[in-house]
Amino acid sequence: MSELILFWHRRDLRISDNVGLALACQQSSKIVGVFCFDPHILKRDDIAPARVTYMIGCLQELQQRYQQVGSHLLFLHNEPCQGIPTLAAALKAKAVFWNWDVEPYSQQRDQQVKQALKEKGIAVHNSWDQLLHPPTEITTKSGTPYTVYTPFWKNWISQPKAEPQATIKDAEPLTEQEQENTKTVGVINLPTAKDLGYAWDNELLLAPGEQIALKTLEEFCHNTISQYQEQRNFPSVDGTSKLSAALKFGAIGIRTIWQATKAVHSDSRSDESRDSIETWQKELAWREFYQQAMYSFPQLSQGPYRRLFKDFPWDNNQELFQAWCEGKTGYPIVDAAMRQLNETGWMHNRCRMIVASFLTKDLLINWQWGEKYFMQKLFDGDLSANNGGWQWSASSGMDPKPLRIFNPASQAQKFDPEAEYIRQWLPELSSIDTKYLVTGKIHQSDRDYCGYPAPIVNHKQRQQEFKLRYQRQKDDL
DNA sequence: CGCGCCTTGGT
DNA sequence: CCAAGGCGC
Ligand SMILES: Cc1cc2nc3c(=O)[nH]c(=O)nc-3n(C[C@H](O)[C@H](O)[C@H](O)COP(=O)(O)OP(=O)(O)OC[C@H]3O[C@@H](n4cnc5c(N)ncnc54)[C@H](O)[C@@H]3O)c2cc1C
Repeated sequence: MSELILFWHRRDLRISDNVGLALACQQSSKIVGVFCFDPHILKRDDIAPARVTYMIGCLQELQQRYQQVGSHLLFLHNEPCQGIPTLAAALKAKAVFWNWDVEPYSQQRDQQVKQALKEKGIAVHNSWDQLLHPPTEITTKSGTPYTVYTPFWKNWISQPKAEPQATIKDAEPLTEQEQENTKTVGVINLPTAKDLGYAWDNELLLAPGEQIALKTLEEFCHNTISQYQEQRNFPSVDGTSKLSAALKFGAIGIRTIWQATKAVHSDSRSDESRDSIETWQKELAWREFYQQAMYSFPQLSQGPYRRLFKDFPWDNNQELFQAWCEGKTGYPIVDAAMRQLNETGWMHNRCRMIVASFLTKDLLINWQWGEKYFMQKLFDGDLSANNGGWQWSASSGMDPKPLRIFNPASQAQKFDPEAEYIRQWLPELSSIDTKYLVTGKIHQSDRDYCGYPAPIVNHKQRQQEFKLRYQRQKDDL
């Protein structure tokens, strides 16, 4: 009988291609998994029911996978720095293993858990798992973290990348005595999202779990990736991978994804498809770019990176914000996107940029309001990617660039020219002519008939107003 | 150091 | 044809 290792899952909800878990398996044949519902996270006011539902679904499958290999996945619902050491001690674990995360809260919490385990004389081993390159590995020539994407990408793509990790095969089960011991230290059954106060009844864009994530990857690489470069821009087209939530919760391993992209790249015949595959790889690099940024500059999570935006004179009008949230701005492309978000917990990337530009540059509302609303709705909501996307859209992010002001009508004209997306999410407008849906200039009688609001702001005026305030802030500095 | 360069656009 | 100021080398 070998000594027990407790493996703490957090955002790596799978048994395949898991760096920390594979390492634990090398050191012992007695591995037990644990997941802790952290009250600090669950009580926050930026939790999306769809996201909790996805996560619970992943945990359910993960528990089955543990059972299939003869082991167990246990659940706690208490303070990790108390719950994890207590459980480890009750199981007489020789060590607790887990994979690091980049978020400021996770790092602080992990240090506390580590300290508490140390005091109990239990060893800790940590790995980096969720990125192809750990957050401090890719640096500029002078050793500082990158703040500009393109040089980061050039460096990142030139580095060799790890192969997928071995999957846990079979593990020694807990003895009856050990199972008995877990009962007094807060082990619970897997709760439902509803139990946690986050009921979600709609379907998820991607069903939870490791198996479906792998199958989705396979189908994406087979059918879709070779046309990604053009198709990804059209929100009415199913042209992206939909793997974001799986990547957020680690239902799929990043090395597995990378291997799949390399395989399809070397099999592909045309320059066009190779370019498409590279474009998708660049998106994976964006994910890593924003995570390494969050790791190195945790202040990003607190607010604008650029000084100019620290006390920017936002209007922060509550009624306008409410209209934006509900998809009642009178700008069809914006409203369609917000309805998609509210109904499905997901929004197409093109539309995330459009609505983010609209909130900040047209409604003059602090981007952090939008950032929080997205976290309350997105099933793939992730601090690094969401904060990065919002700071980029608000022009408050790391490297100063031209103000990015999107014109909703031009965006609709380019990316939803037949108004298919608009009609899908605004069915009340389905009988309106395409050209009016695209320009947003719907006749008042038609609006009244459909119960659709007039535009709540004038894009041209508001965009000028934003530029004016931006200039004033600049002169003040 | 100075110089080339910078995800997704607008008019 | 203007984006905007500074990163990265
Ligand atoms: C304002 C705003 C907020 C965003 N919030 C989030 C968020 O909370 N969580 C999130 O995962 N993505 C976020 N994104 C990025 C992007 O919109 C989503 O990752 C993408 O739409 C998810 O769909 P997909 O998996 O089909 O993407 P694909 O196009 O198939 O991309 C593949 C993967 O690359 C990663 N990725 C793609 N684009 C980005 C990006 N710009 N930044 C970081 N990673 C990226 C994701 O993991 C994604 O699953 C945001 C973008 C914006 C503009």
